[in-house]
Amino acid sequence: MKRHVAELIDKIEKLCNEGHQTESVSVHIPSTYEREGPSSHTIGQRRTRRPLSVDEVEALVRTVELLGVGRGGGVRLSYELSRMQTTGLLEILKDKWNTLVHAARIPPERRKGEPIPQELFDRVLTAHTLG
DNA sequence: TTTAGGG
DNA sequence: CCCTAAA
Repeated sequence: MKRHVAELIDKIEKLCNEGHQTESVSVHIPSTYEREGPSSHTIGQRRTRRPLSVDEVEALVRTVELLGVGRGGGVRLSYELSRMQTTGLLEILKDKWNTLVHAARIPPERRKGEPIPQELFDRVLTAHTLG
């Protein structure tokens, strides 16, 4: 796992564990959307397909494990931290999580997870922004 | 406009 | 990836 990902996980864990001290979380999750790589290709007349990078998947999985999915969950956080502006990546991350869940045969009960309090989510993002 | 799921 | 009912 890349350093910045481990760094992100570590900081989020602290925040989750009531580490109220406003620690700065400054981690940039590279998004391949920022670079039209060779791995990208067009599907018919549709948009360019862009496989998620290993880092993106790792960040997605870890954040979802820690924050759950759905509103203010890991999917959203992964998205926000990737600094994307369109809804494109969010959809991709959501779909990726779904495929991972099926591939891992995760029981339905554990797919949802508890959405984190908006307060915590905001704190994580704020820390990131200020960092 | 964003969320959440099916297509 | 796309489409879209609901919120």
